[in-house]
Parts: sequence; structure tokens; C-alpha cells
Amino acid sequence: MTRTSITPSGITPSGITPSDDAAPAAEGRPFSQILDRLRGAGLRPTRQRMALAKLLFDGGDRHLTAEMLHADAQSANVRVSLATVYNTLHQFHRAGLLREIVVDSQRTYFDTNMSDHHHFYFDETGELSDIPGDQVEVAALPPVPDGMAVSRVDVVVRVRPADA
Amino acid sequence: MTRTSITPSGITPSGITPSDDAAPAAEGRPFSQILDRLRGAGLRPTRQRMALAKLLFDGGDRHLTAEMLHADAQSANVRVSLATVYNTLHQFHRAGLLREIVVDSQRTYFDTNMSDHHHFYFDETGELSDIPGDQVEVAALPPVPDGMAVSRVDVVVRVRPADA
DNA sequence: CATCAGATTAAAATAATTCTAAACTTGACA
DNA sequence: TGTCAAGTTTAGAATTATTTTAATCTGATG
Ligand SMILES: [Mn+2]
Ligand SMILES: [Mn+2]
Ligand SMILES: [Zn+2]
Ligand SMILES: [Zn+2]
Repeated sequence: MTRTSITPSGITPSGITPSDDAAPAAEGRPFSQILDRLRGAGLRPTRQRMALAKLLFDGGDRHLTAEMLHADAQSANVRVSLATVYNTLHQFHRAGLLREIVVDSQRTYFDTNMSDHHHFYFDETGELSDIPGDQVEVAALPPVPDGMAVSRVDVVVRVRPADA
Repeated sequence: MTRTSITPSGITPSGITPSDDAAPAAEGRPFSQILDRLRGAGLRPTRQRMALAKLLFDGGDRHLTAEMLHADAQSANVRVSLATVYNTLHQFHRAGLLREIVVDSQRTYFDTNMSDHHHFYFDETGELSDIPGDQVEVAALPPVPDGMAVSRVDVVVRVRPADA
């Protein structure tokens, strides 16, 4: 067994953080940031991508499914088809703006928090909460199979209501 | 942050191990073991449950989906409907004979290895391989949210073909 | 402004899984 | 050993999340 301490989540985004500037995330933010993010990712800033990016990145760290984001959009009077929401989430993911989290074999969650971190998963409610990367230590790992490279180490702490 | 070292996989089976006796797993095994396992789990030993249990537990540790087990059954000339395979897998799971692993949000894997352990996941092929529990150390964990109890800690090491 | 590659979308298709309801089995027990 | 209720199996329909299709738009560029 090798004592290599492997960092969770191999690929890190290009140093971009959701709200990188002074003021705390407010409502009517300038579009320029989001615009730059999309451009930086090589994605055309279309009406729906801009709106979805705003919903995704303007309000701190979020864990959500396509359906959730779609509902969010409707509430915000943003007209986007569910297909576009799926497309956009996958594009953002490929572009390194979102993480995909596997905790439930029935739905796919996306995470706007791109920093190294892990998760608590509340089985009952289907909610996720972050565990900062420095609060978990995957100390030892066996040698990775030959010819393979670790793309990521995911730690999921499944919790449920404590009972008697 | 609490320094509680939490053991992965909370609930452990009743000390039963797949091949608990001397001889290495062979083909034409006595049914008695399987029969006892089902009885012990409070499940009626029906023809299909016996056959599926044999396929599942007679050949060492396995990670499989319902479709895979169904295919296995067909190959072995065991006639079982896919619905029964699903039912059986869930029943075995509830009875503590199988583990459910979440690594792919599109299919559900079941694991015949009930010991404390973690997994390598080969994204390309969808294959899983075990990492013995004592070869991973989840050293530190933040305090579990109030009123919650850890039901399990899953570590998934995602690997892919090493490239240039 | 014309052009067109790329984007959006309604609707159909797919895939994994669950449900339904009818037709069997199993395990008592007389 | 025959009977029967409870538990099981199954074909097929239904459900759900997601992807695909193909037609229609729209953003960028000259
Ligand atoms: Mn995906
Ligand atoms: Mn299940
Ligand atoms: Zn997260
Ligand atoms: Zn395993």
C-alpha cells in the first residue's frame, strides 16, 4: 500500500471563484462577470446561458439537479426549456464551471462549488452539504491499478436522522 | 472539527462471509448454505431466490447491476424475470446480504462483499474493484449536523487510463 | 444587413426501474 | 396428503430522468 496522499478532485478550474470581489453577492449584479466567465469557457453568451449562469453562480454555493434549476428559472421568469437546462449544465460541467456529484443513482446533482471538498448527504431529503477539503483526510490509498490515474477521490458521508 | 475516526459502512452483516468454509468456491455446491442464508434472512427459499443467491454468492466478491445478474441467470439456464431480479436484489439488500453502491447516476450496482471497504471506479468501463477497508483512512471528519447520525462513509476513487 | 454555425426547443425516444394485477408456489395445518 | 392463505413471480404497462431529433431561431462576423 502506497502512502501517497491524493488530493480529491483532480482537475481544478482556472482559479476562478464564484464571487471573487469585495461586495457580497447581491441581486442586480453587473452581467460583465458572468459574461466573462462564459467567454473564458469558450461558450457563446446566449440569453439562456446568461440567465442560467446568473441563477447558478450569483447565490453562493449550490447543489442542484436539472429539474431544480429549471424550476428556479421559471420562478425568475426566465423562459428556458428543460432540454436547454440539461445541455447547459453539461456544457458548464465540461467547461470546468460545475462539478457533477454522484450520490443518488436516480438523479444527477451539479455543484457550483469547484473547490476541493466532500459532502454530507441527507438520504431522507436528498440534500447535500459541503465538507471543506481540509476537513477530511484520505490518508492512505492502495496503489492505483497499472496504467490508471486517479481522476478524483470522492468522500460521501451519508447521514440520517439520529434515532433511539 | 471533531477528530472522530468514523468507520465506513455502519451496518455490518451478522458475521456471515460468502465462502466461510475450507474448500474454495466450486461449481456444484450443496444448497444448504444458501438455504440457511435465506432462512436466516427471513426470506422464503423459492426456486428463483435460490438460483440468484447461488449466482451471487458462489463466486467470490462481485459488483453487478440487475441487468448483469439477469444475463448471468440466462446463461446459467435459470429462468427469472427481470422484475424478480430487481425484487430479489432489493430484498437481499434490505436483509443485509448485499450492499448498494452509488458510483454512476445511471445504474445501480450491488456488491456481494459486505465487509468494510471502498472502491476504485473505472469510469470508462463502468467496472468496480474493492479497496479493503484498512487500506483507506478517512482520518478527520467535521461534526455531523445536529440530530443526524452517520449511516455510512463511502470513498470512491475514480480512475481512468493514464495518458500523456 | 446577410449569412450560417451554433443554440434552443417541442416532442419523440431511450433506459433504468417500479408498479399492477393476475397466475403461481410455498409452508402450514387439518 | 389435500387445502388454503400468504407470499412470490411475472408480463406488461407505467414512471422518471435524461437524451435525441429535427425544425426553428440567434449571435457573431464581414
Ligand atoms: Mn453527464
Ligand atoms: Mn434501491
Ligand atoms: Zn459541494
Ligand atoms: Zn465492493
